[in-house]
Amino acid sequence: MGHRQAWREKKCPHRRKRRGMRVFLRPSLLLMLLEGEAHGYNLYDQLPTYGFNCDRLDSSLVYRHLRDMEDLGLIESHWDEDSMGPRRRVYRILPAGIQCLADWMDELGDIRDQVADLLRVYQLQIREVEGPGPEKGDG
Amino acid sequence: MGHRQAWREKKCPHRRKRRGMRVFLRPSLLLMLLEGEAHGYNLYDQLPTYGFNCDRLDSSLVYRHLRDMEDLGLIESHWDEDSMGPRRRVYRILPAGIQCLADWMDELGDIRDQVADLLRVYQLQIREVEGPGPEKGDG
DNA sequence: CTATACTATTGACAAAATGCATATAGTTGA
DNA sequence: TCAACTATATGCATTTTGTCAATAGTATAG
Repeated sequence: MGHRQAWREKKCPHRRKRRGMRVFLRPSLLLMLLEGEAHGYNLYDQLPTYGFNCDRLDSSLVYRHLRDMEDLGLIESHWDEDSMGPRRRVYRILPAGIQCLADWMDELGDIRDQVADLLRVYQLQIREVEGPGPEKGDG
Repeated sequence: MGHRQAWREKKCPHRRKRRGMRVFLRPSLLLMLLEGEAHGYNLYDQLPTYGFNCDRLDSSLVYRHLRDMEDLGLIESHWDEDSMGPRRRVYRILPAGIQCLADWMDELGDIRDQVADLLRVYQLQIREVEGPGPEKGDG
């Protein structure tokens, strides 16, 4: 339970709060809904299998994105009264959501290429900076 | 070439304003500085070669990120009085910045993998959703 | 019955990042 | 002088995210 602020202790001045992955949250949610209906908590639970670290991601974020996407007409929801425990809002992807997901995946392809370029340039540069020789301090 | 602009014209309600490329702005700037000293406007000019679309990116963002990174001790700057025109603030990467860049590149590797996974899952799923065969009127 | 924990969703407010406009200023050309 | 281009910086509104807390049903321990 106390895992929520563990990263605060680490002294990474340049990594203020660690943003980033959020860009992929909506595509991931939509992709999960493409596989089948699900409710928010369920989707939140599955996020780690999509590369997210839930230690850094409050579940309220997931619910918010779901409501927003519903407002945009990408997904729809209904209450599942049959299940036990608190009521679940079950989401289903809509045709507009499928189209939107396609667009996002297109962009994700560009992003992957851009990241690959960055990594490539970095690998080339870092060798020049750190010196051409294989001699480096003890590992 | 122009496959990713014209977003303003298209009515994409789900794409309100920005995209996530900002996540890569700091790593890109740091990487450019790894190649050598440069001033803000210069770096801003080079962004397209790093996959950024400057139509969507105000130069003030670049200056702001540079100042922030200087505050963090990742880079340092000095005024170049010798150059023509308005004064330039020339930036240079510092050891802390090189270390930080290494960390970010590490994360970028993870991001690349995550994006690749997303694209892979999508490709598998979309076939099921759109039908297994090219010939299928209804299901 | 009460306290606690877990599931599940929502809302409020603060903090951070960004968009957009604008201020300042030197240089060049008309 | 005016306009255009280079160059940097700031202010304000908007958008997005972080963090907390509220609400609620079920199950379990005491």
